[in-house]
Amino acid sequence: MVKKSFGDMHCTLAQALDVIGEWWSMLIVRDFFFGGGVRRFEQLRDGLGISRNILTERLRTLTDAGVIERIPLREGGKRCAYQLTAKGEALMPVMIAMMQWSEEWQCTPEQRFIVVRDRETGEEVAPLELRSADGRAVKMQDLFITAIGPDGERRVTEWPLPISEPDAMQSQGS
Amino acid sequence: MVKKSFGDMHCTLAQALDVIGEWWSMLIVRDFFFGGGVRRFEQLRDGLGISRNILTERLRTLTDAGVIERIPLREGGKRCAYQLTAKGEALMPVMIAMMQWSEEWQCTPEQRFIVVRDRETGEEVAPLELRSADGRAVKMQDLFITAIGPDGERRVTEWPLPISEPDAMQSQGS
DNA sequence: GTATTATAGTTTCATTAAGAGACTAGTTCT
DNA sequence: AGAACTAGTCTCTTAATGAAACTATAATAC
Repeated sequence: MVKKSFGDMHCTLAQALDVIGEWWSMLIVRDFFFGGGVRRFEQLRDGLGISRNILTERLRTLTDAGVIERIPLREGGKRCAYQLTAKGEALMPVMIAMMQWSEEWQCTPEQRFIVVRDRETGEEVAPLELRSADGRAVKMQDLFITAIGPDGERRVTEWPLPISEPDAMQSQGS
Repeated sequence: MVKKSFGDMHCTLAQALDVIGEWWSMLIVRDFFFGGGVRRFEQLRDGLGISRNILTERLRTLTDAGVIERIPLREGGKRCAYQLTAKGEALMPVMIAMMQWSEEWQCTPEQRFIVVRDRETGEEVAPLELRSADGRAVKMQDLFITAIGPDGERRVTEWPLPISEPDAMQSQGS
């Protein structure tokens, strides 16, 4: 078994998971948002209850991927802070999508720990919505998925696929 | 060490990760979307290259969490298909947020594998945008985060936190 | 009806990752 | 200088992962 990775999969989701899909990674990112984009080693450790060796490893992975960067507090010094890069800040929608899904489908309101608010109004941000290129809100039923293979792009499926005909399922490659 | 879990953390993100944060889980969900919401055991295994025992375990976790459900193909039969529930379909924005982040920040266009399109126009869905409650698009800089503790809600941080004063960082609890 | 194949797993075993806690080199404070 | 803190590393134990073999049932072929 080599290093656990989806890196060689031909899929942008797999590539994303290779960076943020490991155990602890998204919680570390959350703690950065929580701290205004800047955290230090012990701060992360205390806040998350993660063990030092795992934290070390995750910080290295995130740094290598360019999600955070190491910032020495004194030049030449060993002590440092870690700071979200633009790439790391761009994970905000991912985090919010997860939290909103969780809030809607499996958590009670009391389990909420952080809330993201608009500075201008103080209101919480709106639920993320899928939109078409021309700005209409779209639902699952308004979408279809295409797959890109060596032979170009081809439509794969529409929903909902009726489950009534088991034979029809045999023919679907993956 | 008990079963690896964030379940007892007081945080909706941790609760979400407890269900979809394990290795393979989101890729399994992707494969369901790819298959129109319906997949069978061997189909998932072949498509992902996951080993059977891990697939069995992930399907159980996802079923227990209500993300997918088991549908017998014949009544009383052992063979079944798995189908996304409404809770599972609601993961679409999470998946799209991850893919869009990956496409923008770390993948080449050639690494794309699936594309989600609007049925009406055939155009790809728009990038997810954070919006305020009254519908304005907002950026990171327009937001602040509050934390909910036993003592109610309190503002935590605004960005960007200047890194110039190391002493200022000592006072931030987490 | 019987043989064959496919399906949806389970079991076993080897390898890798995670977690707890002790330890450490360099920094900062007193 | 001495004490305390920071950001790790090291060691050891336990848990998760993966490959491959095995199994019970269901569907299909003969």
